[in-house]
Order: sequence, then C-alpha cells, then structure tokens
Amino acid sequence: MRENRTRFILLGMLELGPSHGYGLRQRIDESVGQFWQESWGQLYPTLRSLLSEGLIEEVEPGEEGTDMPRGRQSRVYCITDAGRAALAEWLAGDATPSVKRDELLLRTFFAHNGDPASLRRNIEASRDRVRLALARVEASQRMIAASETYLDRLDWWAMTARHGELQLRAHLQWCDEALALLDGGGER
Amino acid sequence: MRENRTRFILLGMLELGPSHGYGLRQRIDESVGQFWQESWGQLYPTLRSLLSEGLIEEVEPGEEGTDMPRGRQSRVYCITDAGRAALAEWLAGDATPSVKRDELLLRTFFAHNGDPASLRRNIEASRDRVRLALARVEASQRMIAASETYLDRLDWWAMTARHGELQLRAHLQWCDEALALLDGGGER
DNA sequence: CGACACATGTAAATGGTTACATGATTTT
DNA sequence: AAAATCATGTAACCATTTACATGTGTCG
Repeated sequence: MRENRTRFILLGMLELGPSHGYGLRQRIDESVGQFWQESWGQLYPTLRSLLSEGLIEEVEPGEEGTDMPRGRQSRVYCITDAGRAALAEWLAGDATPSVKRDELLLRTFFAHNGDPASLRRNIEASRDRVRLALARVEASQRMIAASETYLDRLDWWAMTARHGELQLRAHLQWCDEALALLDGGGER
Repeated sequence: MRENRTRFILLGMLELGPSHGYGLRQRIDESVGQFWQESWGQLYPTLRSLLSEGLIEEVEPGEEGTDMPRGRQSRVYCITDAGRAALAEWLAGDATPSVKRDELLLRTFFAHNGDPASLRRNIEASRDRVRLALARVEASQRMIAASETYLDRLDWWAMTARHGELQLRAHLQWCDEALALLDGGGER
C-alpha cells in the first residue's frame, strides 16, 4: 500500500505504445489482469498526475498510432523520457511483499461453525472461477508463443503466465482434495 | 472490500475461547496468519463495535480462562449466542472472490525496462520469504497432526495448511524456473 | 537499568472500489 | 430504436495501514 503502483503500471503499459485511458485498462486486463487490476477511479486521476509531473504527455489522436480510440472524445497519452526513467528507477527498487488475503481459506478455517454444504458451494464456485482463469492463462501462453512482436519482452511475459499456471493448478488440486474430504469423512 | 471480514475473524477466534485484543491478534497470526492478518487499527475499534452490537461481551479476567493476559490492564471478551449466530450466518453466504495483487509479477512483466540483476534480487528475496513461510506451514501441520484438542476442527485446519503448502511449493518452483531463465538466455 | 514483550487504544493518511453523471458510436 | 460498448471523468465511501500516545511487567 505504501507505494502507489498504479503509476508504474500505467507507465509500463504506455511504454508499449501510446494509448488512452480506456485502452490502457483493456491492456491491463488482457496482460496482467490475472494478478493486477485497476479501477476507473484510480486510473483517470493517476493519468492526470502523471501528466502534471511530465512523466507522460498528451499527443494528437492519430499520430504513429498503436492503439487509437474508435470513438471521438478521447485523450491519447505517450510516455516521456522522464517517465521511462521513473519506471526504471522503480524496477531497480525492492518489491513490497504481497499481502495475502484469502476469504475462502478463512471460511474453511471456521467451517466448524457453519454447515458443510455452504463450504462445498464456496469451494466449487472458486474451482469454477479458477478453471476459467486457467483457460485464459493457457490462451495467453499460446498467444505469447505465437507472437512475432515484442520479442525481447516475451520471456518475461511467459514467466508471468507460467506463474499463473502453476498457482492456479495448485489451487485446483486443493479444491479437488478439499471436496474429496467433504465427501468422505467430512460429515461425521 | 464490501464486507468487513475483521468482524468474523474476531468472532471465529473468540469462538475458540475468551481472550483479549492482544491475545486475539496472536491467535490470528499463529493460525490464519499465512492468509490473513489484522492490524491494531482494525482490531480494537472492531472489538468495540462487536461489543456494542452484543455479539461479544466483556468478562472478568481470570474466569474459566483459556487465554488470559499476563499483564494487568486488559479487557477480556467472550462470544455471545448472537455472535455465534452472526458467524454462522456469514459462513452460510458466498465468499467474495479474492482480489489478487502481486507486485513481483508486475515487476517481472515490466522487467524489460529494468535490469535483470534487480529482478533476480527481488525473486531471490521472495523465494527466501516463501521458504520461511513453508517451514512455518510444515510446523503448523505437525502441530495439527499431534493435537489432542479441537478434534472436530482439525480437518478444516489441516485443509488450510495444505493450501499453504501447495501454494508455496508452486511459488518456489516458479522462483527456481525464473532464476534458471535469468541465468540462461536471460542476458541476450 | 535498559530493552523487550505485553497491553490498549486513537488519528491521520492512503489506497481503492463503487456509484454516479454524461455522452458518442456501433451493433442488433 | 434499443442495447451494448466505447469513452471520460468525479464524489462518496470504505477498508486498511501507519504513526502516535501511553503505560506495565519481565528478563538479562
């Protein structure tokens, strides 16, 4: 929490090419959506402050376009050298360890106080969500493998996808084990 | 975010036996600390509001003591029937899917803009933290296996520990793969 | 006697989501 | 003509952390 990472996601996404607020959020969802997300309430104000700090600048829509808006009213931004420097500086620093919060595990821990059917429902819902997420990760892995652009970034991107794959598979295995336990001795 | 889970953790922990603020935080750290944590700024005010809602009540220190304070000034709480009902009601509902935020992966995704040595340092730091966490999980698994109390809760507790084990092992494997990639073709 | 763990709280700041408000363009 | 998507933003609210403030008991 102590550092505002939204700034650096936006800088990193703009480093891939100029875009506008709405388009940046799409990029975020498609690329790092499995392990990060941004809301409008964060995105637009942060774009403004990056602009006022000179880390990004506004360009005319239509210029050298990588990701131009289809509608009319929109503001297209581009990263500046100062922005690139700020991004590099952030990357040179230490990551703050991620705070883990897992409500499903909390419910599992306290399951004694509720009924097994509710826990089962929640685990099944989680399993279904994670199966979808795994399908998305696998799709993204195929896209990375087939990509002919951004070649010098693909190794890193594949690494993040691989993390998702391992993490999600581990969770699926847990769901299976947990549901088996609920089926077996769980009723007592 | 929409639901204040702190309330239910405190209720769940008090269901194990009466305790005081400081002791509750210790219980939380020792039991669900791998996937949940509470700060003082959340804990004490929440205890107050649970008290005013009648979900917990204050008892004299020294009564039927499971977890009594060693120092002097302290307030010991006990869950009420209303509190047990509130906990059960929460458990009957649906879990809100956990929001995932992983700064290490963000740094990996944008690694192209920084230097490989910094990424390596961050991955190694994460691996070291996770090794420690895994050791704690394994210790907690041994404690659960050897426990002769709370028998009807042990299955659930073991399940949460198993989740930690699977998740942390998956992360360790990723760290190894990522470091190998950094050693190998990573320099180009 | 100094450091550290025990113990309880409050206040301010931050980070983040959600709902609101508005309107254009595309698709059905 | 309606619905969905594209597009930009603001305001209110909520959750959470961090720093502050205070004091006791224990151990070396």
